[in-house]
Amino acid sequence: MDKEVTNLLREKGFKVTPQRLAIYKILAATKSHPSAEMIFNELQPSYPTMSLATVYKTVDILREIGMIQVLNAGEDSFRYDADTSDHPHVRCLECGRVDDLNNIEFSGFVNEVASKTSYRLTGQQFYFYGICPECQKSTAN
Amino acid sequence: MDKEVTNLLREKGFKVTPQRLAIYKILAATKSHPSAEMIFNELQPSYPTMSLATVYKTVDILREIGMIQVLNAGEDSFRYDADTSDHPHVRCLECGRVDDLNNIEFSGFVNEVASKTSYRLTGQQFYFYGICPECQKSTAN
DNA sequence: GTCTAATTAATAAGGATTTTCCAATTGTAT
DNA sequence: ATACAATTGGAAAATCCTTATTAATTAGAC
Repeated sequence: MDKEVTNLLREKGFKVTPQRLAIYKILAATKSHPSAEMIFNELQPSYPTMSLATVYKTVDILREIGMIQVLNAGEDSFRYDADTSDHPHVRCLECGRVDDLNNIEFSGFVNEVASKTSYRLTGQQFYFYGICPECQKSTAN
Repeated sequence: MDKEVTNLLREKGFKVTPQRLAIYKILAATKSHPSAEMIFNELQPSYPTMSLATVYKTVDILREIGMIQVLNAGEDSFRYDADTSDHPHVRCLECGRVDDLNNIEFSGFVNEVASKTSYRLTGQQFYFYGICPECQKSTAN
């Protein structure tokens, strides 16, 4: 799986650095859709000299070469997802976590939109909002 | 239609001011989902002394009383829509305009998500991205 | 018409993310 | 191994949307 980023980076003329691989690894290993700062914090132990600027520059490159997608679920910051497949997300309005919604069928919806709009569509983002199971418990008291 | 805002404002204990009515009128009369600054600019001719702060405070109140909904289509700023019905939006990646997608059936999609997630859902936002007809023409050269 | 609290206008301040800068370092082609 | 261009790191700075502040004005109740 590292192979793929390595090759893609080289192909596109980017250098393969430990920082870039580390950032991609984080994203590939999590389902939490971290923001730049979350990635930065998670790298602190193993890369104490990692710079936030490097995180930002790297996710931009990763997006450019198609290895990650960028989310904006109505927060102030962006989130990054190594799962580049089209899938809806749900954000907890209480704690802010963002989860995947898997195995949802929405091609009918997308096709209907495509057939009814005169836009040339290139993508879409589906965000659901609500309260996650954990916060339902703690709010229940 | 002004009647409705007027009454609602009074009911909720807000004063009815020309500024508030003017801002709502703009939103009710357009399908362009303007941001606070766009509203501000559009009001310049008729309300040269209108303050951006007033626009922000007013849209917040209008949202609170349920007369408008707030959109965030992955831009830096928020957009406001007097059409409070649930409907998808599409944003042009070229010129930035945001359009409605009307008469789209998505209740099946929503129901499927609701039945498969353990979140307690309270809402959703569907954003499509692409190139609008106008920009398709100008990019075609 | 008076009164009072809410609202406005204008500007300053805030807030937080993201970008820029540049010297030092590092990947990679030769 | 060498050389060069790309990249990193650290901090500062830009961005820019949004909120706070405050004196003056105004809506609405009586």
